[in-house]
Amino acid sequence: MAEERRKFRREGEERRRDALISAALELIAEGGPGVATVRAIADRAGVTPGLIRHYFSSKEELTREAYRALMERMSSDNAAVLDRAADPRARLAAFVAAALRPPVMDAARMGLWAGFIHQVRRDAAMAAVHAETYLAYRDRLQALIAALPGTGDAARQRALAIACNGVIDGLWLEGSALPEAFAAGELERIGLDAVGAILGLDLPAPSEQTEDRP
Amino acid sequence: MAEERRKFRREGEERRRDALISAALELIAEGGPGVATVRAIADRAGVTPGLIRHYFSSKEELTREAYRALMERMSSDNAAVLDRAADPRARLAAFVAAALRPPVMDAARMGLWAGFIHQVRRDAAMAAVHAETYLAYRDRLQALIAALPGTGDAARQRALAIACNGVIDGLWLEGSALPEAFAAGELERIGLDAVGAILGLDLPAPSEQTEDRP
DNA sequence: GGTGTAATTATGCAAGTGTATAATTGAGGC
DNA sequence: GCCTCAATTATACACTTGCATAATTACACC
Repeated sequence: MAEERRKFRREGEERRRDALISAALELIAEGGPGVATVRAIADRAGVTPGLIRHYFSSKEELTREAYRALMERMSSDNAAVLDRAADPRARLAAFVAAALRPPVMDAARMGLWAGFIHQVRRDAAMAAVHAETYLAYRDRLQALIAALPGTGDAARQRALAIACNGVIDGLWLEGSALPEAFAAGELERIGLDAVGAILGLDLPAPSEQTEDRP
Repeated sequence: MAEERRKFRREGEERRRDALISAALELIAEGGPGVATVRAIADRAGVTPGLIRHYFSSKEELTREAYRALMERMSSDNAAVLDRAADPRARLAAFVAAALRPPVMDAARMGLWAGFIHQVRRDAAMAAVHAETYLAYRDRLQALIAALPGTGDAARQRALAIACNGVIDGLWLEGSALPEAFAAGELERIGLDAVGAILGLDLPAPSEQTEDRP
């Protein structure tokens, strides 16, 4: 008997696009851009490779959209963290802590970031998204700092925001790249202390509640 | 007339291996692992692709050796920075500043780092080199901190070293990824101030002398 | 100056890449 | 139930990749 043609279900455009984007992000996170081939992506999304070119004009465009989706998701997750506290110090502490625990501090998230870097450097559209996202993150941090007493003028607040952002990013990097080198919660504590030292105040450890999506 | 066979010069094994390794590192830095094909590497090194398999058992092994060479070079460059000052505070300041100016803080260096990450995650040998290099760097930083007055016991010094390492790595990352977002020397000043705040002391700005190799 | 031999190049190949195009088939409207 | 048409699959193609192997050639040694 001849191998029969594969069965399939028709889906809405948005669902299929989302599935393909998610599949691409998963693969890049796990193995880098090299393993995110059209065949692997289609396989992970449960379709055949031809469908990619039905919903995206090229694989490159799929990647570009995946990056954009990733940045948007990270931004909104990050903004949501701030809603969980009212006191300025507690809000800042939640902001710092969220970056230093899963799912943000995570090997896969870092793999995603690293996997995109070179493409971001060649593609002007992706570079713009990158700069925009980064600066928005830092602006949010700067606003948190400005809400604290005794943080000086705007120029000083900018410098403080850059420094705190550095602490957050650096510890995120270390914890994501070498998780076994740190005890559970260690980097979170260190990050809160360091940011506190830079700003000249004590930051309370936020609750254990972790960032998650519905 | 038929195209004649390419002329060549015989070279010592070490020179050829070095040339191939350098070529691989350049290409990975510029465009990521995807552009570092055997043909591109051989071209950059001024030889033909077959030679790679004459000096390395596979392209993967060339990449592995390239990573090892990179890590060794970074370690020795880093250690050399410390010889330029005697006073503990000046030594620490030099350590921090060196990481936050070229050629360490540089888009190509970051591209190199990002380009290797996924391969480091799959390859146990590369992962070991990575962990070893990172911990050596941090131990060096911790030793610098321990030489300062009032930095507590070993556990506290460890936490301080992790925090300072975070500042350095994070600012390095931001400056390398988005150089146009910062003024010249800005991150260096911010880094020195932040490390100083974490350690509770003032760090003098080191001389403008930059790290370079002969 | 020949001669051996190891370094280097040239050629070929199977597997994998993204993409174009044609062939099918699921599902809603009548 | 049938028809229509877009969603989906299947197939094919040109190109690139890493690697194996055979053919050359530079250069040390006598």
